[in-house]
Parts: sequence; C-alpha cells; structure tokens
Amino acid sequence: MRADAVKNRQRILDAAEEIFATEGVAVPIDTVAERAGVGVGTLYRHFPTKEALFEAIVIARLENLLASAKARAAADDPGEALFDFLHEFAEQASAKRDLFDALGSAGIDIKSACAEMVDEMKRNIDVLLQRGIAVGAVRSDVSTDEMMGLVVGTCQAGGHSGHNDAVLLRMVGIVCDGLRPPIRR
Amino acid sequence: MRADAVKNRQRILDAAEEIFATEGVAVPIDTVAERAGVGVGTLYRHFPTKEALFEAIVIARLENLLASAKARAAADDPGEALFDFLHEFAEQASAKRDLFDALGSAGIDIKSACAEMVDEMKRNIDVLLQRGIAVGAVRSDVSTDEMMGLVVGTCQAGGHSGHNDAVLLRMVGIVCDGLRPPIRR
DNA sequence: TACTATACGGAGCGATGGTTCCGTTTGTCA
DNA sequence: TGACAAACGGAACCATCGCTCCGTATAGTA
Repeated sequence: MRADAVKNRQRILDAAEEIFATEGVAVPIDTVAERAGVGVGTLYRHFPTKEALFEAIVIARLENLLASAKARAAADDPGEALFDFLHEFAEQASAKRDLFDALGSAGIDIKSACAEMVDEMKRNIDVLLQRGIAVGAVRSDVSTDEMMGLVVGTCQAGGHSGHNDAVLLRMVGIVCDGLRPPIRR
Repeated sequence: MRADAVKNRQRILDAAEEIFATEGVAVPIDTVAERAGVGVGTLYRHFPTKEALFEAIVIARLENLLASAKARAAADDPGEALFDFLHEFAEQASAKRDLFDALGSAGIDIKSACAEMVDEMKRNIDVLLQRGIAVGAVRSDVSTDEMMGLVVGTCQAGGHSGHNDAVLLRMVGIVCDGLRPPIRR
C-alpha cells in the first residue's frame, strides 16, 4: 500500500470518528471528506460505502464497551458491576451520537458486521445481568433487551433535549433504581 | 367551500393520521397524497407545508393526552394518577410514531403551534408530578423534563426494536419504579 | 344548460446527498 | 531520473423529496 494511501485512510478515519460523534450518521459524506482534507473519490476508494465507514467507527466503539463489559464480569459486587457498566455505557453513547444512531433509531437496521458485534455485546451484558439477578441486586423479570432499551432510550431522550451529562447520569440512575428488585412498601 | 374540497381535506387528514402513525414524519408527502387518493397539488392547497399537516395531526393527539392529564390532576391517589398517566402516554406514543417524532428525536425542532401545546402539556404533567412528590409517592429529585425524557426515550427504544405493547408497558413500569422514592436497603 | 370561480392532478423544478468516472498527480522501483 | 501502476480530486450522475405551476375538470348558480 502506498504511503499516501495509508495516511489518507487514517485521516478519513480520524475525521469520521470526530464528525460522526458530534453529528451522528446524518452528516453528509462530503463533510467527512472535506474535514479529512480529501476528495470524495478518495474516501470511496477506502470505504466502498458510507455505511462501511460508519461501521468501522461504530465497531471500534463497541469493542471498547465490550472490553469493559468483559472486565466487569468477574467483579465482586455483580449489582454494582452492572450499574456501573450501564452508567459507562450511557456516558459513551451520549458523547458519541453515532453509537445510538447505530443502536436503533436513525439507521434503518444494523448491518452485518455491526450485528455480530452487537450480538456479542448483548451476550456479555447478559452475563452481567444474570449475575446481578443471581445475587438479588436486580429484579428477576427483566430481559437484557429491555434493560438496554431503557438505557439507550434514556440516552436518546437525554441527548436531543440539551441535557448535560449530569442530568443524563441522574436519569440512568433512576433507571437503575427501577431495575432493582421492587420492595414491598 | 366546495363540497369536493371538504371531502378531500378530510381524506387527507385521515390518510395522514394513519400513515404518520405507522411510518412517522419521515414518510414522503406523495405517499400521503396517494393514500388519500388525491394529487400532491391538492394536498398542498389544503396544507401549505408538510409540517403544517404534521402539526395538525400531532396537535390533535396531544390534545387527547392533555385532556387525560387534566382529568387526573384531581385524582385521590396522586402517585397512581401520575404512573397511570405515564403508562397511557407510553401506549399512545408507541402506537403513533409521529408523536415521539414530534417530541424530540426526528423532527429538527418543534414548531410554533406544537411548541405551545407541548408547553401546556408539560405544565399539566408537572402538576401531576408535584402532587406525586408532595404525598411521597415520587422521589423529590426529578424534574418533569427528566421524567418525560425517560418515558419518551423508553417508547423510542421500545418502538424500533420490535417489542410489543406488553414489553413496552413493563419497561415503563420499571421507569416508574425508579421514580419512586429510593428506599434504604 | 351555459358560465365561471373554485378545485383538481401530476409533471416538473430545485435542493440535497450518495456514488461513480475519469483525467491528473504522485509514490515507488529500477 | 524515467516510467508506470497506484492513488487522488471533484465534476457529474442519479435518486429522493419538498414544493410549485398550470392546463383541465367540476361544483354551484342563474
């Protein structure tokens, strides 16, 4: 691979990461190319389609979160592990609009490569959830899908109504409280 | 007003209500016209802009919910009143995609007429919330915005991941549990 | 029935955005 | 340094979508 090609590929990835994070998938491809200081033609030689580029970014993000989920799977306090992870997840997703664009709303449907990633993600989150349930830190009538739906939804709602991080984290905290086993009053 | 004009206006409203509910704002205007059995020109003579038509539909929906909120403002059990309302809200919003398109995510920003409506809505919901807090049924550190954000977000997440109504209502139930005053454990 | 204001339909315009094509430039290797 | 494959840039293409324009049809009236 020629040196300039390598350099350009990286510049495109850098620009895409930054722009997708702040603007979401909706951003025109030309904007990414311009930010990267590259023509559209060049961009398309490196990534056959807009979605391919988007996937490249999102998958990297998911890998980070996946690592975090795995790391927490052996924690001493499963409840804390789960809730901490959900908070981290929310922080990531609110900082990177592309993330929750990918996780449902904006993009029509998650594509091939992403789908696998999301699946593995879910499996690992499910481990956290089941451990939390096992020790009685989490109510037993929740599925992973529902739980993640709640968190992702919260991020979206928190994102587009100009809330700041503190508000978002408080909202996630409320969701976490709701996830705890209901107590007889 | 000519008789055919009246008839067509109604057919447009009916078609729009149905299509916006299932497809959301994103649906092309031509689709609505076709469903109404009417040319686009006709549609635009009745509603000057796509957004005007959308507003007409959404405002009608909001009025229903507003009435419900007002009706519950004097209920005996403020906590139950609030949580019941949130469930009703979620059911409506999940059945009508246009509703939460309007409430933040999809549409860029809510426009004039809708904005007033949303404002009045919020004021009335705030009454429910404050009453709930006053009797200790709801935690005191939540704002109306946060609460509604949680519910709307939940609807969105529940909506696009093929969940059914039962799942959605359970998710809202979890949010409601989180909204209750935290209990020392 | 004849006349006209009103309303209708849908081709087409302009803007936006993803993708392709091709003439030009440039890195690499001998 | 010369030659050529590899890579570049961006004009242009095509599809989509909101919206307009205007020739045609028709409800209402005398």
